[in-house]
Amino acid sequence: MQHPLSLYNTLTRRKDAFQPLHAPFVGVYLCGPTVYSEAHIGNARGPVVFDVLTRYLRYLGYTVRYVRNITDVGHLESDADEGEDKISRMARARQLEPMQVAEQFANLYHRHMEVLGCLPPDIEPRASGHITEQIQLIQEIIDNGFGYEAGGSVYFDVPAYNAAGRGYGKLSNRVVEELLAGSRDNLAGQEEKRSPLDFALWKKADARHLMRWPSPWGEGFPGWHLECSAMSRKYLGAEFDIHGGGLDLMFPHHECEIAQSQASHSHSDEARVWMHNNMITVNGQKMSKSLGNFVTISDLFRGGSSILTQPYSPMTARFFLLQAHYRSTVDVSDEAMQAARKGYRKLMNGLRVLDKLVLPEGTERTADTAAADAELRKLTQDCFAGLNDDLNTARCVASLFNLLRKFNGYAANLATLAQLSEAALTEATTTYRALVEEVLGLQDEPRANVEDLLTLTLGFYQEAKTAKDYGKVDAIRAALKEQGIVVKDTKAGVDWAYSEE
RNA sequence: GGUGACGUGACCGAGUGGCUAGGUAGAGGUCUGCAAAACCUCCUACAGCGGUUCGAAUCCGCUCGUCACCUCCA
Repeated sequence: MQHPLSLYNTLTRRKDAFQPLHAPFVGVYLCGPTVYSEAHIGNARGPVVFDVLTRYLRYLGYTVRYVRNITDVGHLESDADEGEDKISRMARARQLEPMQVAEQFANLYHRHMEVLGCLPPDIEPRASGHITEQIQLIQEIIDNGFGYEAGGSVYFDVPAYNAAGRGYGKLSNRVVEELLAGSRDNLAGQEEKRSPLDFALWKKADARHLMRWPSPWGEGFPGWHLECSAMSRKYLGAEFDIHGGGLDLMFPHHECEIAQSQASHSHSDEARVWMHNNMITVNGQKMSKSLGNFVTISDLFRGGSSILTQPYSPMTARFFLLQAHYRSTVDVSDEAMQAARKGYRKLMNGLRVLDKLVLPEGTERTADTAAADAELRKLTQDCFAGLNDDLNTARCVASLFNLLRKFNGYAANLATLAQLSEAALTEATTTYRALVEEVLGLQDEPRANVEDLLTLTLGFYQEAKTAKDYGKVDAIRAALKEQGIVVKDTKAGVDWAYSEE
C-alpha cells in the first residue's frame, strides 16, 4: 500500500507521511456535536473534512473504522452557573425529557449530515451510553495519582501530572506556569480545586440537575472531556491513528483528552496524528454561537438569514467548504456561495461529459499518442498531488477543473480524441468520476422539477393530438409509460396519473 | 498580558525561492435562429519598508492591519 499521503500533525507541528499503526486498518475519531441546539454551518466543516479524509483513506485501500461521538451529556454551560449542563437547561426550558432534546437534535443532525453527503460514521457512540466506561477511566486516573475527589466531584490534578513530566500543554503549545499566571480565579467551584488548571472528571449533581448517574463519588455526571477519551479507547484502542476536531477544541478539550489518556492505564496520546480544521468566518470573524454571527444549516438550505440572503443547496455548501484547505479559515458570504454554486454545477456538468467522450466510428486513432497521453496523465496525477499534500482539497478541485477543461475540449470535437490512447482517456475519466463522487463526495443534485417537466410534455402531447399526429401521440404515451406515468385524456383536458401496474 | 495564525488581483481561494493554481465576476472572439453551455484570448496580485539571494508572494527583520486560543464553542 504505497502512497505519499502526508498529514499535518498538530502534536508535532509537522507534515508527515501517514503510517497506520496496524495497516491496512485505520482508526479515526472525530469530536462530534453536542446535541443541545441546532448545528450551524461552522459545525459542518469538521464532519465534511473528515468525511473526505475517511473516503480518501478507503479509496487508497485502507479499512477504516470511523468513530464520531454524540455528546448528549456533561458539557457545562459555564463554571459560573450552578453546574447545569446545556441539555438539562434546554430540557427544563422546553419542559422535555433531556433525552428527548438530545434525540431531536441528533436526528436533525443526521438528516443534515446525510444531505451534505457525509457518510455515517461506523460507530456513533453517545456519552450517556458510556457512563460506566467513563467512571472506570476516572478510577484509573485516581489510582495513578492524577485525580482527587473533593465534595462529591473528582478533578484532574494538572500540576501533579505535569510534575510527572507528562507535558500538560504539549498539544496546544502551552506552558503550565503561564497558564497559571493568566488564569482567572473568580470562578465558581474553584474552591474545590487544588489548582485553577485542574478540570472536572466528575461533577456532583445538585438537586436541580436533571441528568445524573450514580458513581463511587455520589450522584453526578461526567466532566467535559472524559467521554472522548473513554469512547475512543473503547472502540479504537488505547492508541489509534487519527483524532480530529475543530481548532477551537485544541485547548482545553483535546489537551485534557491527552492528559486523561496519559494518566489512565492507556498511557498514550490517544492518537498518533491530531488534526484540526480551521473555522468558518463571517467578515473575517469566527462564526460562533456566542457571537451570534451564525447561519444554522436549516437556514442555509432555506435562505433568508442576515448573513446569507439566498438559499444554497447542500452540495453547494459542501463544494464551498472543499474549495478551501481545511487548515485555513474560509469566509462565507453570498458572493462566495454564488461562486461556489456555479463551480459546483460546472463540476457536475463535467460528470455528464465523461460518457460522451467516445471516438466517433470510422475515425482512425493516431499512431503515436504519447504526447497527448502524457499531457492528460499529468493533469490526472495532479489531482492526487493536492489530496496527498495534507488533504488539500482546494488544489484537488483546481486540478479537476484543469482536467475538465481538457474533457470539454475533446467533447467539443470528438474527432480530436484520436490523439489519445484509450487507456489514458479511461484513466482520466475514471479518476475524475472517482474523485468527484467517491472521494470529494459531490453528487449530482437534480434541479429540474419533475412535475413541471411533465406539464411541459403534456403540452406537446396536446399539440400533437390537435394536429392529429398520432405517431407522436403514441410515442409520448409510451415514453411516459416507461417512467410509470399514464396520460389521461379527459373531457376537462389532458391529465396524468401514476401507473398502477 | 501569554501563545499562535494571517494579510494574494472585483470576490472567494491555492501556492514546496526561479516554471500562468483554480472558481466566480469583467472584456473580446469561436460556435449559434436566439440563448445557454463549451472552447480560445485578455485584464486587475502578492499590506508597507528594509535585508538575504543571480533570483522572493514564498526566507529574515521592522512597521501597519486583521484574526484565533487562553471561558462553552467545529
